[in-house]
Amino acid sequence: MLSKKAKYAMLALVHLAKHQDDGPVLISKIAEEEHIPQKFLEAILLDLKKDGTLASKKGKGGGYYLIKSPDEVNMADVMRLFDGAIALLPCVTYKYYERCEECKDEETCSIRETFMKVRNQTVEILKACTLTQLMKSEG
Amino acid sequence: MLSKKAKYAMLALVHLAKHQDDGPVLISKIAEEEHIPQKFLEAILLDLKKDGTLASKKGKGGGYYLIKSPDEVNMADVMRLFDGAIALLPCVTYKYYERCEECKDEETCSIRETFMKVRNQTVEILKACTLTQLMKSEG
DNA sequence: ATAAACTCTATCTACTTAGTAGAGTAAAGA
DNA sequence: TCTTTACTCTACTAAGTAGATAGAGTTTAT
Repeated sequence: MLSKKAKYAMLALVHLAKHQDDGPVLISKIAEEEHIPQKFLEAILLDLKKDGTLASKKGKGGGYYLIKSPDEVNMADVMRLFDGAIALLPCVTYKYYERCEECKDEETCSIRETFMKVRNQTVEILKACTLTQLMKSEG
Repeated sequence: MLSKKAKYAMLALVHLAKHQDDGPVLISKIAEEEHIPQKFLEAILLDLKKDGTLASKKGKGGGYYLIKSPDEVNMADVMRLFDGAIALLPCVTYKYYERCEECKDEETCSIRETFMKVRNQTVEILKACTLTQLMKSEG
């Protein structure tokens, strides 16, 4: 399952993408409209800032805004940022690779191939899901 | 990520499928050969028995054995049994459906469609991965 | 100066995962 | 029938994570 963090991040990003021309958006505004606990959202937006997806302005008239192009921001990256690996087995991940301790021989591991397929398909779908796409499909 | 339980279950099932003609297999034998903690494996096999996939015989000459045909047993069902829903969002699961509390309107939820696709693809791949397939690919 | 708004550190509760311990029950075979 | 083998059941525990909340600190516009 996707964590709440990742899900809230996605909703917040869509919100910010939609208001990209309105200047900085208040955390409180996003929290209210997207039904996200504000304090929790603060931490999430901070992570997205450190990641280079968002920027912020302090003080009056401040808030958060998108600094990447909406078609550069995809759900695979967001999920990796908050939930770590997308793959279902540590031995088929790209960025978070770990050998399975109980695995006799990785080359002949019976289930590995299937979970490799699952990962590839999932990443493909999530990569294609950019903020641009999300804005379109929401109308 | 797949839980250890689900992963161990899959490995144990492949083991049992391979030895289907040898009569009951000891828990201790499976535990040793597949590198699974024995006590942990006991609980797993019991779950698979309650589920109707395995049966067991007590006493001398006892052990566990497969009672379903190897091509009836697929990894989607195993994963659901041990880890619950396959989908990444509660609102796109079939068996474990739950509305997302923060969701304004499910029909226009921006990310829902993508995660529906991910689920469908994943289930398709995992359904196709039966014990028969696994035995073949392992050679 | 002061109010607005983001930033940082610390803390908390409930839940889940992975695993262990040990007593109980059933069946086979001498 | 006694003993050994082997599955079954209940309870427990340690460690980690998710999903927050509280409050003080810092920066900036006016």
